[in-house]
Amino acid sequence: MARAATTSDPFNAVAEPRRREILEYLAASERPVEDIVIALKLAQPSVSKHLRVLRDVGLVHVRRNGRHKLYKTNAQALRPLHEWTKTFEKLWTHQLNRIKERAEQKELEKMYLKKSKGNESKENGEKEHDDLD
Amino acid sequence: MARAATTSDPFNAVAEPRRREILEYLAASERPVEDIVIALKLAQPSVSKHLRVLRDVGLVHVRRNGRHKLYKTNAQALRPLHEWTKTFEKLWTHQLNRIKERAEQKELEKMYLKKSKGNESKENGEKEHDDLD
DNA sequence: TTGACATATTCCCATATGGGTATGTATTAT
DNA sequence: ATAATACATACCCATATGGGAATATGTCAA
Repeated sequence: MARAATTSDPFNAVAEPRRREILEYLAASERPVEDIVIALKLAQPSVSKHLRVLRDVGLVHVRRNGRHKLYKTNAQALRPLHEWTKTFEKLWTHQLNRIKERAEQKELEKMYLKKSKGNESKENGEKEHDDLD
Repeated sequence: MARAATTSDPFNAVAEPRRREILEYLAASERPVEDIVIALKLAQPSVSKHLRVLRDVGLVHVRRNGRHKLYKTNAQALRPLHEWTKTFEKLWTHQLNRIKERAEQKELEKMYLKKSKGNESKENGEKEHDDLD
């Protein structure tokens, strides 16, 4: 297969850096395609294609104004993303706390043990972590 | 070109549904690859490849334990994503307010005007919006 | 109607995947 | 050392893009 269609969900839609830029640009106020082309220095067809994707997932709204089409980001469509990441919020504060604790513990070790040479690299009865293969 | 390498940033990494599931699964506690394979019903090579991507962007940490490798999600790497979506938070509350206001206004119209037949579909001196082509 | 202007689509092409299968590598058990 | 276990990679293949160029579509002006 390959990756799921970009059109299907906001996660895929914002995976593209340019599309994130477009969303940021259109967050302030509605703008015609032309403005995006100029502001982000992209080719017009490119912008149109990105806008198409963003529209399909509801991340932008369009309104016709004469020959122009005014786009603006529909922030609400980003809420699922925000909520999802929020799920991990407490997790990362926990992890930060553990790091803090570990740092404090090391601090204590330094202060009280003053010198322990054979550290044996065992911190929890477990072996090393991260970056191994 | 095509899309930027998935390996480059967390936005791309979480664009994959399976990878999000893996992150969710590994949020609670560290688990060996095998468990992920079983829990998410994916082929082992598939899981390894997804984990590889997640590792490259720092979304998971690994630790070797005997023949197993214990993975766990590193929530901190999700903060950029959370922060980015947060940028739009006020925007969507604004939009919600506007919707609310509009609803209230309609409510008023219903109550006071009681009956206006030729609504002319003009709400703001502007034309229609959304879903046009 | 014809022409200019603003966007959207279509084509073609190079590249990044993701899945499946087979194979390589590390680590423990016998 | 050899086999088994647990992962990681390499390969091959089908598909989803994204960019660039050319073309189609829609709207307003003369």
